[in-house]
Amino acid sequence: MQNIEMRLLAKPLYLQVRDVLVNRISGGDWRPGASLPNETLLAQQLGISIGTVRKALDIMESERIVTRRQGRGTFVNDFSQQPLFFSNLVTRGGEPLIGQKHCKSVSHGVASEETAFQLDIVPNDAIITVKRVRYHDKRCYMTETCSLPSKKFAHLPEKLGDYRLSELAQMNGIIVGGAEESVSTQPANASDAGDLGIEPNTPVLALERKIFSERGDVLEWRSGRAFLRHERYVVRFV
Amino acid sequence: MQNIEMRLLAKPLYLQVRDVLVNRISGGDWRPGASLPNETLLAQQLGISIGTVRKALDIMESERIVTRRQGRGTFVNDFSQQPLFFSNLVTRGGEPLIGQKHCKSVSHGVASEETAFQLDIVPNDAIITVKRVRYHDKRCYMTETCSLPSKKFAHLPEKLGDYRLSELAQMNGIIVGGAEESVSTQPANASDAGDLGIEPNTPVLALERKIFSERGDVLEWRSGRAFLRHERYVVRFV
DNA sequence: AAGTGGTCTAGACCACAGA
DNA sequence: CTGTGGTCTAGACCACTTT
Repeated sequence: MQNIEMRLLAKPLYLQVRDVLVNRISGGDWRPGASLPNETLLAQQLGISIGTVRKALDIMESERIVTRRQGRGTFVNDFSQQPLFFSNLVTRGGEPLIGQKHCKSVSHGVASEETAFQLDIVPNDAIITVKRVRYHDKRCYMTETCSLPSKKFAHLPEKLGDYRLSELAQMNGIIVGGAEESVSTQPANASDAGDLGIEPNTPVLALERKIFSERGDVLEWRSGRAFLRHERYVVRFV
Repeated sequence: MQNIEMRLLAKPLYLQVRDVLVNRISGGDWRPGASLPNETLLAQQLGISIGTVRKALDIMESERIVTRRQGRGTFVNDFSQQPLFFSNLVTRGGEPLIGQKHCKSVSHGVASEETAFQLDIVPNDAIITVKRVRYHDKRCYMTETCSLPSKKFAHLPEKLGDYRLSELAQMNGIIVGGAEESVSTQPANASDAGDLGIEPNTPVLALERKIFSERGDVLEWRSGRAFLRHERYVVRFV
């Protein structure tokens, strides 16, 4: 398949195949929801064995990039209309909490020292800042300030204030890979209190979250304050 | 390998192999830290192909039951001296927080309605209740009340108050499979306040955690209150 | 009936660790 | 040098879905 010299330096073939397929998906060769060529065909096109293709697809399935269905095919996952896999606020019943977003402001500016550090960019790089609140059962349960590195998002939706990161990433050929959230309890400031309908200094959950791309780049930094009643913050480890 | 009739009803062979190996580990055939027979030998002993054995071991590795090292072998993981994989309290530096446990009380009793519900047993089943506090940097940062179903833990360590669940499970041939934690903010009660060295009603993080075995049984239910300064509660999603 | 992914097998060869 | 897990190949057959 390749020179021996190449093989010694390179990643395993199945990882290379994974990268090739992921890049073709990012590049738009196969849109979200579309089906990939069947495994036999992929193997022929790449000039490798079907077992190696299957191993690459196994990885991509575990990364939530594709879904395989016996008898039907392999499909590119479409997250544009779903919450991302790590939504940790759940309703009393345990379903992911899908609140309604109300945008309070959208601004295009430059990164402060702190924001640049969080987004892993340099100060004064262009960023987009969105402030909004979230409602569920007619109650505002959360305020959030989101920062995005402008450089990664050339294409923006018309109503930027209501963006879903899953949708925004998809529009820009970016695959979401993971997230990290830090939880603490802090007193509500005057602005939070007004939004959440509580007294200032009432303790709320402070949620600081970074979302990463499949390559490890920071896509969004969010600082949120939540005042929960029936909703819960739940984490599962498997 | 088997009758066709058997095959139609059964799980895939590699899952059966996984179950066989897991049961042999639970049963003590291979102790934590020990090495399994090599893949070729396992395949011969089970009368199956090496590829199928490898797929079973792949799963067991992803379940954190074994570790494979090229050139050395496959080893049963030993968690007796480590924190479990889902320790979410981290120091300022980001390392898992390994606090010192100070036991306040150990009692053998029966489950209340609530505890039985949480542990998925019936009320009045025997349980063990351990109350303790945790220190880090000479400061008490957390109080916890842990409930364990007695039935699952026939073997108990001498100093039960200081138990690590990872160790306790291992002693009883149980493999830890996962956990679920619910986070909220609540005011400290008088007892918490005394332990944590804070004023009553100071908001603290309330951590309610269930730990499950690899089979899905509840092994421990813990209700904790944490007052964090430099430590943080962090969750990673991948 | 045709096409897809899923399971299982068999064997060659590579990379790493330790005696 | 020997033994281990890791990679890659090739092919048979099964189970599921759609035509």
